[in-house]
Amino acid sequence: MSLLEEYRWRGMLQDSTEGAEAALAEGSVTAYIGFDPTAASLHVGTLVPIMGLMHLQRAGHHPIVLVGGGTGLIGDPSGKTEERQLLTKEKTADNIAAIRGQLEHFLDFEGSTNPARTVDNLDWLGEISMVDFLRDVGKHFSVNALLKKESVRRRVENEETGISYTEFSYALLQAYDFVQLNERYGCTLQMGGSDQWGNITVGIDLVRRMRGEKAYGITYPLMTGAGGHKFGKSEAGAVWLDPALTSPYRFYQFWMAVDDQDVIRYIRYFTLLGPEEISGLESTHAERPHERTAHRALAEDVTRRVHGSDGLASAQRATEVLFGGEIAGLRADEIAEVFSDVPASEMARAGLEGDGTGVLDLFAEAGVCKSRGEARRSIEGGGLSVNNVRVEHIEAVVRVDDAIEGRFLLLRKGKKNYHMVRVV
RNA sequence: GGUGGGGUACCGAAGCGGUCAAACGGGGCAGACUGUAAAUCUGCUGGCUAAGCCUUCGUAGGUUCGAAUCCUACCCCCACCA
Repeated sequence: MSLLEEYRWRGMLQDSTEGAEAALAEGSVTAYIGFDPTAASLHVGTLVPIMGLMHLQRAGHHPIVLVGGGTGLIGDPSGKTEERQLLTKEKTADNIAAIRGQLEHFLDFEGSTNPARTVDNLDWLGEISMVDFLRDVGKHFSVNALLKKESVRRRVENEETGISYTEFSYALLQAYDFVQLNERYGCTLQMGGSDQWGNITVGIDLVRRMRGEKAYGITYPLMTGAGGHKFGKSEAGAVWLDPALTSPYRFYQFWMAVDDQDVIRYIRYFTLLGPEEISGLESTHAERPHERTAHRALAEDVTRRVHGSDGLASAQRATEVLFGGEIAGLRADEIAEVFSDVPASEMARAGLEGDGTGVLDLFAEAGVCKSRGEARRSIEGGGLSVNNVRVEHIEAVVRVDDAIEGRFLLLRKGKKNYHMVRVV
């Protein structure tokens, strides 16, 4: 299966420029995708392009990850309705280092034949002088054409927010990146989300004009869930790859809780499983959906890649216990181990002695409920439990001897929101 | 610049002197059902020392026993005209 056939089969191909397929079939191609260093971690929303690069590398091509240290300082107007907050240079540099580390789980940076590489466009954007840029790059652009670009036009037409000269220039910088990558590494292919199509074609154009070379572009569809809702957001916000921001347990749970309708599609996007395995999962899932075979396969595969076997194992242990229901027979050290991934807080032992602590305060202080009022309402609706035993009364009190071996209290809201309180 | 309309809780949108912590819809959270799914049904959705109190209806003042509702000024939006 060729790379494009693979993309197509996986549903990852939105669009490609003419000749891209032939060029990829002919030999090894160097391709790049740009990532925004706006946060210190990638999140599951950026997983599609990352998987795209992974397939590319596996097909024998050279992936380049361009981290936009320079453009990140500017801000892409695409898909935004408002002017972007600019980041400091220091912040951007930190983010780039963190992102690079995460990408190592997906791409091989060491391999001898076609190693991946990371580049920062600040290397050339930081150097070039204004006059040079305007002479060498700016000359090739027609403002008339730029104004017709969807991303620019929407902002220009909006009298309220408008668009700054800085953001207006974004497309030029991205196009110039492509030229630089072509010159330095022979890069001839740019990939990205479908919202990048405009920027990509501008880049291809500039490569042709400045370098006299033919370049190509490929875009991926933007991710959405079955209901059209945003992908990659859980109740707690974005799902990050950084275990400090989203624990392996939560990460695993995110994939386990995916809608039935989406699960097979996601397996195609986010795992390397082949057609046979996937069609096997598809029929199992269709026949016996309650066994959740497909969900498990998806969650395991992605969690292992991002958090390693250890991260996966602890997420699975926690899941087994949490969804198995019974915790009564477990020892405190087993619980500590299993729940190491679950959000936790500490509480002074003194608070549980004597008259103990009211459940309302307990849940509110642990942050499980936003306020005592919310805790009260949840209890009235039967939504809270301590150590997997439902709290029946708002006046219920928790004492030291309720803690498991005097060390832990396991709070739960709803079916799957767990929280560990360590008694110290 | 002119004329008219408007700013209400997370969002949309009612209310137009007391019965308004504010209808209704969406979203969110929880419960039931199930399979940690979807759909459906039910409850909750400002805070608290909770049958009471406190803070909220663009901002600041004023009238009134009493204002989201009336008056004044200011700020910001929208539509049409120029």
